[in-house]
Amino acid sequence: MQDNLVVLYWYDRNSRQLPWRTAPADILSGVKPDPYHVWLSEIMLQQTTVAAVKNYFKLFIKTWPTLADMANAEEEDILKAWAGLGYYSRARNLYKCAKFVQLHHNGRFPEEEERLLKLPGIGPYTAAAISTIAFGRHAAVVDGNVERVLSRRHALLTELPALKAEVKPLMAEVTPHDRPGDFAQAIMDLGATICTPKSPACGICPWMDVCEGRKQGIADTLPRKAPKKVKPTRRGMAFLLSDARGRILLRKRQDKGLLAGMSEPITTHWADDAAMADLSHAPITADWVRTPKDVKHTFTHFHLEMSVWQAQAPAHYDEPDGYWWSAPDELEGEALPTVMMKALKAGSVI
DNA sequence: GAACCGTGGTA
DNA sequence: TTACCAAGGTT
Repeated sequence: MQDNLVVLYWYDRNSRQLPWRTAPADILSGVKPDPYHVWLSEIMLQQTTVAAVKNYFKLFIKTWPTLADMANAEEEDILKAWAGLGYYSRARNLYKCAKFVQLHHNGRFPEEEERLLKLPGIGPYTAAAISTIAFGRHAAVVDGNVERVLSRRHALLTELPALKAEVKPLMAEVTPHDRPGDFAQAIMDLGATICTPKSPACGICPWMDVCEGRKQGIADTLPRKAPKKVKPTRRGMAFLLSDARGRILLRKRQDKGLLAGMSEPITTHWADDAAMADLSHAPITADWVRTPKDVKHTFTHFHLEMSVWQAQAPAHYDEPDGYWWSAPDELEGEALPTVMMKALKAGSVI
């Protein structure tokens, strides 16, 4: 039996049931995956675990059953539904992509990798994944799992990210022309469950006999990567201003950069040397009370420590343009990123 | 190529 | 507690 088919048959026996996945038995009997589901799941799964994605995927499918439904939605509702999942540019590109495909592709995703690559939020990995998983086209899908599995399989010593270019042709070569989509998912499942970053279960791997990394005893050291840089710690303050009814004043963040387009209570700029207790930064003069616990949160490239302050607005206070009051039972439905939810929880508002 | 862009689970 | 890591894309 060919090496690659060993992995495909392993997948046939061990495929996980996932809300967006068409089971191998169904693929074999001719069932076609829904490209909308494949696309949505692949966007959500970018740098995000299966466990974190599951419920978001179900909610999105329930709220917007078709691509047309999503294209006709309001961006604000997409951001609200995405809140907590992270990498928020994905949500905005998701919406742009839905509208673009609806308008320029008659509501149907293109099947070819090169055309998918032109769509917002779809890069080399996702284009290949959609083309092969949704449409059965032959494509070399290279994600972090594939890089890890193949770098071990061939004992590749090249460091990431240069390794990716080396893995791509190897993946193209090993991917079968029959069921290429299932093969891609098989390698990714293998990477997620057996060929794991730490302590890989080489003893039960379908590729144990052909793995050069295992033969050389270096499998668990691959793929090689440059050492990570130390994350700086930035600091700031959050101000939970409430009205007489206990509603919290919110606003929308800027259009670009960190947490772009998401909602937040009033916050200061976050900087390395920022103060944690300088009330000259407060939006209004009031009896600000600091919550007992600061918020600690880690983003992709820095740590954040934020003090949280609470006060009630004076009776005559009018909210500035672009700001709005959100009642306690409405806050869960706002487009609030996790770090902002932490601030609200620190103030016992949620 | 490298910086930027979230979050939750895990060891 | 801290650091690593996950089905990457954009600039």
